[in-house]
This record gives sequence, structure tokens and C-alpha cells, in this order.
Amino acid sequence: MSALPASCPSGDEKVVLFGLLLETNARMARDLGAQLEATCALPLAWFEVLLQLRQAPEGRLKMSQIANAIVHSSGGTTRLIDRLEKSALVERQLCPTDRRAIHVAITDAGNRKLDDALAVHLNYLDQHLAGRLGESERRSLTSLLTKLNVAQ
Amino acid sequence: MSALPASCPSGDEKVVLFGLLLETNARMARDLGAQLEATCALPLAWFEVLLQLRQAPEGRLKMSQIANAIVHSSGGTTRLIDRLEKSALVERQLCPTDRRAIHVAITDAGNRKLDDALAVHLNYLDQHLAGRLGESERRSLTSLLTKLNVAQ
DNA sequence: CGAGTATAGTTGCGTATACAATTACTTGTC
DNA sequence: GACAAGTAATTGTATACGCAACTATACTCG
Repeated sequence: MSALPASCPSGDEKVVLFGLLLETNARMARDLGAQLEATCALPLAWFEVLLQLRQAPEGRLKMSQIANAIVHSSGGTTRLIDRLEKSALVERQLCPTDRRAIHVAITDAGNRKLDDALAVHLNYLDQHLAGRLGESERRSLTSLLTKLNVAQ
Repeated sequence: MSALPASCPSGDEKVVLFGLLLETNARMARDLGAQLEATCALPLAWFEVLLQLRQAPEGRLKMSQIANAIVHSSGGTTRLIDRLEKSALVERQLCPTDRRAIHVAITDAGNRKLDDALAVHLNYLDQHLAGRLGESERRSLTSLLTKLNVAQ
């Protein structure tokens, strides 16, 4: 099919795999983001923050932990949390042991919003994840992505 | 470990898997993007376009095909191609059979730039893909992502 | 203890992107 | 063949993000 020789690096199996990862992710993020925006008026990045906070013990994280978890720059995270705080979904709290640090905590309103969003998210996942991959396939994918995700 | 009950949807296996996909992708894209930027002065989005063009028969695609392949909006693609064209890495050509459409073709300079970038990319992939996943694991991952990537 | 270095977060600024409206062309239908 | 509906690309506008510079606090080592 392809006009390219097998030796062309642009057709390399690893290059194709990486491209597939980018494309799959972008497509799923775009679709889920559109659904969350349409049904909950919740940008995907906000959802990611709320989810991280709920998964954290005590429902709060430092700015830098959030930045790392959602893979944003530190400056970008500041403004993202600004917007979430202005919408009363999270609140900044002083860290008692380090006056440089800020604790970001999910509020009751944030928890309610996240519950709404999770309903949409789970519905999306049933269609696009569970509908396409069986349980053992999902376990495989989790394991493979975990290996790729280790820090440098 | 977690403070959450097993029934909490935020700890659902599918939710975690999706989060892992987002995170892995973001981390790899950020790292590769930084390397391409540093060594070739080539933004990741430009690299994606050049790669798509090289993989296309005749080295050209329509705007809408590019937009779909790299999962950008149509307006975003217009401006992305504007920048690539201004840098002489691609050129717009008239489509002989449809005067609404534009063919975007990779130039010689674009091919040279892509060769440079592929060297960096392959090096990155050796470290972060081949270094972490064996060949059969990579084949599994390709297969799993392919199943996820089908259009709606 | 004090100077130097490292770390946490914020801010100024530039830019890449999405969305919606618009223009130009094509296709289908009568 | 003309009109309606659909499709391809571009443009105006708003916004979210990254980078680099900055401030404030903590750590380290003499």
C-alpha cells in the first residue's frame, strides 16, 4: 500500500506506535472534553484537577503535586487553580509546615460537580473503553502504559 | 492505601486507566516536544504534520485530512499550515479536481527538516519506548490503541 | 548564625488553539 | 440549468497555556 520503502524511518513500527498514542489520546480527550463541556460546563482540565483532589488523601494537594499529576507548567497550574477557585470548586489553604506552599482543597461544590462529571465520564468510558476492550485487555493496557509513564 | 471506598467511582479501574492514558501521553509529548524544539527548533505539531505528509502517497494531503490526522480544528490547521508554509517546510497547491480544496505538500526543506527530527525522535523512542517495552509488548500496545482509536 | 543555594508559587508576556461566522465552491434535485 | 443543501478552507475573537523572570520561604554548610 505505502509508497515508502520499508527502511524509511517514518514508517518505523515505533514511530507509528507513538503517532497512534498521540492520536488516540487527542481523539478521546477531545470527545470527552466536549461531552463534559456540553453537559456539565466543565473543562476537561478542571475535571482532571477535581479528580486528582478526590483521589488524594484528605482531598487536597499542593500546587506542585497538581502540576505534576496533570502535566502542566507551574505557571499554567496557578492560573488553572485561579479559575477553579473563582468558581468555588476548590480553595487555597495555607500549608502549616511550609509557608511557601499552598494546599488546594476540593470544596463541597467541587465534589458535587465532580459527581456530575463522573456520571458523564463513566458513561463515556462504558462506550469507548469497555465497549472496545475486555477486562483483560484493559489490564494489559494499564500495565503497558504504567511502564511508559515512569519519570525520566 | 487509598482513603476512598472501593465503590467510589473516582477509583474505578476504567477511570484510572483513562487518567493514565492522559498522563502518559502528556508526559511523552512534553518531553519529545522539548527535545525537538531544543535540537531542531521544530514544534511537535510541525513534526506531526511533516510526518503525516511523508507517510501520505505523493507527499501531500488536503487540509481536512491533516486536521483529522493530527486531531486539530479546521481553523487551527489553517494557521498551523500558515506557519509551516512561511517557514518553507510545506507549500499549498491548488487541487485540480476541487477548487475549494487545498493540497499541502512537503518541500525539500521540509523533508530535510523531517530527517533531522526523525533522528531525534528515533533516539527518544529507543530510550522511552524500546527501552521499556519489548517488541511483543509494543505490538500489544499498538493493537490495543488501534481498537480505541476507531472513529465514533 | 549568616551567606549562598534550592524550592514553591505567582506574574508578564507571547503564542497556539478552539469556536463561530464567513466565503467560495460543489453536489443533488426538480 | 437554477436553487438548496452540503463541504473546504479561512478569518475574527477569546482563551488557555508555556516560558522566563520574580518574590518569598526553606535548607545547607562554613
